[in-house]
Amino acid sequence: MNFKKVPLTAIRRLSIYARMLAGLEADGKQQVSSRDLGETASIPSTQVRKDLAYFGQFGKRGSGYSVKELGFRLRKILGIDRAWNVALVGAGNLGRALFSYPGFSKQGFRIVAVFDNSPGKVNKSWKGTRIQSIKELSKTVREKNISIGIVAVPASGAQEVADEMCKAGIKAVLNFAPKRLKVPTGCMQANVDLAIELENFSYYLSKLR
Amino acid sequence: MNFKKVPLTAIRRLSIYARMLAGLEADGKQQVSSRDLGETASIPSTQVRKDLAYFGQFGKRGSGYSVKELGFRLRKILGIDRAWNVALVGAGNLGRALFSYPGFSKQGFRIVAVFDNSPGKVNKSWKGTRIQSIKELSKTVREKNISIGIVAVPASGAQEVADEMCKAGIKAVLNFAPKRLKVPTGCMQANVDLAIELENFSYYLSKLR
DNA sequence: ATTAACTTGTGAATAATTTCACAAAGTCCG
DNA sequence: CGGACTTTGTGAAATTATTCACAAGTTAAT
Ligand SMILES: NC(=O)c1ccc[n+]([C@@H]2O[C@H](COP(=O)([O-])OP(=O)(O)OC[C@H]3O[C@@H](n4cnc5c(N)ncnc54)[C@H](O)[C@@H]3O)[C@@H](O)[C@H]2O)c1
Ligand SMILES: NC(=O)c1ccc[n+]([C@@H]2O[C@H](COP(=O)([O-])OP(=O)(O)OC[C@H]3O[C@@H](n4cnc5c(N)ncnc54)[C@H](O)[C@@H]3O)[C@@H](O)[C@H]2O)c1
Repeated sequence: MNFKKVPLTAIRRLSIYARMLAGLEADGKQQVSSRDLGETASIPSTQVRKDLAYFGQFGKRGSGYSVKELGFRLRKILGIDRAWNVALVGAGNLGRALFSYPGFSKQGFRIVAVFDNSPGKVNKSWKGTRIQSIKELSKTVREKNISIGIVAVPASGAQEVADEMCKAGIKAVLNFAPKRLKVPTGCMQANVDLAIELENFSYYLSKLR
Repeated sequence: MNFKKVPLTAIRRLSIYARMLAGLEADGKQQVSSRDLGETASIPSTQVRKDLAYFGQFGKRGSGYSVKELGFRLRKILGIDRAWNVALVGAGNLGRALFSYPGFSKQGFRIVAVFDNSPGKVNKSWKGTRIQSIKELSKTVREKNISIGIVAVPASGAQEVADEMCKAGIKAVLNFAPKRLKVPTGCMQANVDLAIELENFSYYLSKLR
């Protein structure tokens, strides 16, 4: 096993492998090689093996990896062998789409509370989930053991919401607002920033002509 | 100027600087230092300067960068000094949120066509935009000079849609389906993969206890 | 005019990550 | 069994990206 620090990027690829394995398992496949695992995502087999080697020796020379065994191990490593409770703040267009998306809970990420600060939204219900006032965040985070927060409010309110989340004990913030947030150490942050993706496109598109 | 290849990551940071500059300009600020520019995004000033140096010398020693001038130059570099036409495929929950989001067109990315393959959706209208059959994609891409495509269909149909897009002449595909796509060389791809973000969280969360 | 304080731009050093190369082990088949 | 083929795991090398260190230009105050 490789005891060096695990590259940040390796963890993200582990998610890709895990998803791939779930598909293979559903198809009844028993064995898979590092080449097959990386193929559809264009990840070289040697990268796949390096990534896995950070966590152990899961394969068998000559035949590859057991789909079932490796899937199990990866889910364990990624911490998705259990459910995680998620708070959504911002009951707008995006929040609604995220809330009603069944993919999350299927993966074990359950949006167990929704918050907003607009009087027009608070106390309305979405499929039986009451939209709570942002003031109730702290209490609810503790009560429902919420560790992940999703920020789906306009940029102007995003930092404030993230601050509240971290103060309430949320340890990981997924931010959709087009704004970089500051979070205290001990709190993780990830940004889904469509402007960056699109501008990355336009940069390269501009160079084509 | 630095003629070495521009790191992929530098381009993404350029977007962050450009957004920051837009804010500063709106606030009436005239000058900004590399330190200020990176600060809110926790990017070291030396990284900011390196990133900018790939494209020229925009600053003035002692006083920093002109907000207006640098903003202009970055928008030019990023290709956002013009509008880009975007096709959205998948008129579901997510597609609807994306379509109705005013932030895109404000940034110059205009969703000028929406496609779906469900008879229940095709020929319905969203705010005056007719949802077209996916069969019309190729024609419309040519007619409306569309260079960017957004995939917002279930994973099962995502590859097929991406294939259509690339065949139709779309050069950049932004994929929201939880599935890695294969695109031909000459076509760019970016993935917004919430499962990866969340599983990245759960990996680190699991290690906390 | 001099000094102190800033700030940029950039080569060099460092760090992080990916790719290569290959030994060792397992499989398959006649 | 023996030989051809497959596949893993892993140091070493190569590549890519970040950070350091500092010369050189700029500003501002007295
Ligand atoms: N809709 C999209 O497709 C899309 C795409 C990319 C990014 N985003 C970003 O996601 C965020 C949400 O977008 P949206 O389209 O859902 O916006 P929206 O305006 O539809 O909804 C925002 C919601 O947040 C609530 N809110 C505002 N400030 C709040 C606060 N301080 N505390 C609690 N609630 C607050 C509002 O009441 C509203 O219900 C925005 O930052 C937007 O830029 C959205
Ligand atoms: N909704 C979310 O918040 C969310 C979050 C993360 C990821 N996603 C992903 O985004 C994608 C869309 O999600 P959604 O919630 O909007 O799903 P949805 O089921 O609401 O909508 C999907 C739409 O795509 C259409 N469609 C299906 N196959 C098609 C094809 N081959 N060609 C054209 N149109 C086709 C369907 O008719 C439907 O209108 C999915 O891949 C989903 O996993 C969604």
